[in-house]
Amino acid sequence: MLAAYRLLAERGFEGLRTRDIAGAVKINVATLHYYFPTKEALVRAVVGHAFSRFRTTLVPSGRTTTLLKAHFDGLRRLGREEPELFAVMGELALRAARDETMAAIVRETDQQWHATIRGLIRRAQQDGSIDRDLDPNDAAALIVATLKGVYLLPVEASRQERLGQALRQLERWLGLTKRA
Amino acid sequence: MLAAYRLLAERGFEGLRTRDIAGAVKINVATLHYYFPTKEALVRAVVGHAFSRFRTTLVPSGRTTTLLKAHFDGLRRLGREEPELFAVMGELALRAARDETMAAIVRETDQQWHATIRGLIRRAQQDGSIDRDLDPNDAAALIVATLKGVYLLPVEASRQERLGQALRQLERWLGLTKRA
Amino acid sequence: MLAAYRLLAERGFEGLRTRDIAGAVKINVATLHYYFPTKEALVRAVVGHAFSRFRTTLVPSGRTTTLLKAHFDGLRRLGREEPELFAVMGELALRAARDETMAAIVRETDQQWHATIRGLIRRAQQDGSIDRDLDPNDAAALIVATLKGVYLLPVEASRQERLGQALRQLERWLGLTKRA
Amino acid sequence: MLAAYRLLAERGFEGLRTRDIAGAVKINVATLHYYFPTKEALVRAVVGHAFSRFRTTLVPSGRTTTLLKAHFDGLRRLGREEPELFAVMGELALRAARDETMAAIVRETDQQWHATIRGLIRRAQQDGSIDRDLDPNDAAALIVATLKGVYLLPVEASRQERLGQALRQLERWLGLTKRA
DNA sequence: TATGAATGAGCATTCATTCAT
DNA sequence: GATGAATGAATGCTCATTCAT
Repeated sequence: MLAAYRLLAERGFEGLRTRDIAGAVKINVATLHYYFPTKEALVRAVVGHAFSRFRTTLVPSGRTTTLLKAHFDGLRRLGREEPELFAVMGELALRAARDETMAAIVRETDQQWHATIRGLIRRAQQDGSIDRDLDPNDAAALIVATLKGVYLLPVEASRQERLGQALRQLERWLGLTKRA
Repeated sequence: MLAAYRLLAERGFEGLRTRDIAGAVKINVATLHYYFPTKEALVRAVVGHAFSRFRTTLVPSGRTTTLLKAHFDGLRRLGREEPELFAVMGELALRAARDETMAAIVRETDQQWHATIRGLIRRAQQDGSIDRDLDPNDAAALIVATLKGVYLLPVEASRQERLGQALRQLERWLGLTKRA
Repeated sequence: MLAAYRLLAERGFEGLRTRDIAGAVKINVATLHYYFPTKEALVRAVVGHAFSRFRTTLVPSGRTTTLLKAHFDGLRRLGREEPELFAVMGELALRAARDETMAAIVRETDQQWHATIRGLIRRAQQDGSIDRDLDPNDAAALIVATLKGVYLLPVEASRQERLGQALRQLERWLGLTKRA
Repeated sequence: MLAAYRLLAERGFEGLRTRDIAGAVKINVATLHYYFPTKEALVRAVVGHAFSRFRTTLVPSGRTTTLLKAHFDGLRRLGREEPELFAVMGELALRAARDETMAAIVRETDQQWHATIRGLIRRAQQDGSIDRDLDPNDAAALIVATLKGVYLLPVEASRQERLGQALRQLERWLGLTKRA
């Protein structure tokens, strides 16, 4: 039940109730347990969905040197269209601190994200659109950290504004904007 | 009871039990309620402690142009010596999405953090240690986002490594390292 | 659960425990809460039962001039066969002093009782079995007060005796006995 | 602490808290327990006070044939000036059903009340102000029941009105009013 | 497959009582 | 005498899970 996904985004692990999940799709709690023997199993499914959903956005789907920028744009759009995804990801990232299973998944996704961005930077360096002196590893680490800070820990009101500022500066430093 | 603080760091809001908190300091639950009439009151006290503890680290305590670097170093040390603080801050940041009271506090701290860093950047620009073309606002937004991503959403194992990479790159771009 | 009804009669509001109620019918407390979301809801149901049970006895079921006497006899029987009903009614009457909702219900039942008796007196006056000089309103007020004093505030041991005396005198004054 | 008396009248046994009692006289709960080792002991003291207060009003303080009427008037005044007394008496009368100690006290007071009224009737019969055919025992039982119904189980709003009606009818039947 | 009903374990909170000072 | 602090035993209520149908 991916309604659990929505409720997890809305209320967090604290506040996630099987009865509410069942109620959201108008089935009995017992029926929910028929498909997911335990709450944890349901959460596992939700986690799987969230991460696969997230990883999908990581694959560089554009085609030229602006691939890195395209990645940022993709995230921006995702933040607009699927805000629950980030809410869930934040929830999972935090839980990773207490749950080794979760930690493993988060770690893996993190590395994948890092690798993706590092690859994009390298390609950009090859075709000259990004300074060759930049260490792809370090830059990727910074970018991932920034994106996590920006998307996974929203500060509501100022969110859009700060988000814009942060990404703008990032693109500027990377030389992805005309101004650079 | 600031043992609640430790337990919040360790288990999150999900999993924070008054009985455990009382047990941690070997007092009766009723005694806990003698000091904090309700769990929420206790949490409020914990939140107050966490934020005041955090804000303390924001004040630029150094004296010259390396102030910004000093800030980073301060956080690094804090992350080493008081990891619970960041765990709690992450928990609170996430809860802010669902709790307006919390959101207000988080927002305020966020702005204070932003203002502090912006100020540090401006001073550094005045004495020439940072490029005058840099927009202090945008750069501060990026820095705060990065720090949040790095400290509030740890990725355990790779934490130290990634953290190092991200901060190194940040300092490099800001021209805070010899190499720049 | 109308076992709550029995326990309310037995122990009063003070001493009415959900666990005991559940235990009385050998179900889990959670099961009790499955049917009655809150203790208050359960009490409401009990109150409803008690009052409907009580009102049933108010309707004049006989047919001639001895209707009023029939009413007294009915109460006498009820006091013998369903003593809990009066215990509960007493409890509710007392609670009415502190609970406006309860007060409204008690007030209404009271008025209904008064009206019933007043009607019976009037009919008896029409067919001449009761003195026409008697004010139906005042007499009804006295009768209701007496019945409440007799049935709702029992004095255990002497109960039957005193009850008998009081009712006998009432009937005598009303001219419902041969002797009159 | 006779503040317990007031609180018992106000909130009933259900809702009577030692902390509130102590708070009402601005002393510590522990201090309350210094004087009354247990809540029950305190209640006993309250009961003693209430009954002695009540019995005081039973003694015929007038002097001639209108003694019985004087008794009614006394109660009327008491109901106006000390409504808590009746609230407490009601509470105690109800508790008597569950507490043998209380039952004994209530029973005794009841008998004393009955005896007082019976005596008043007899005297009135001797000086001819009340019909000699009236059975003093039965009449006393009726009167006590009525007074209990009227004073111990108030029906708020209509209280004064119904109370007046009931007492008026009682006096009329007894021949205590001119009209008779 | 689906569900109404049931339950054990637990949770925050309350309350009379105790105790050291 | 008086009190702040402490506590055991409840108390109403919740929740994931189970079970008979």
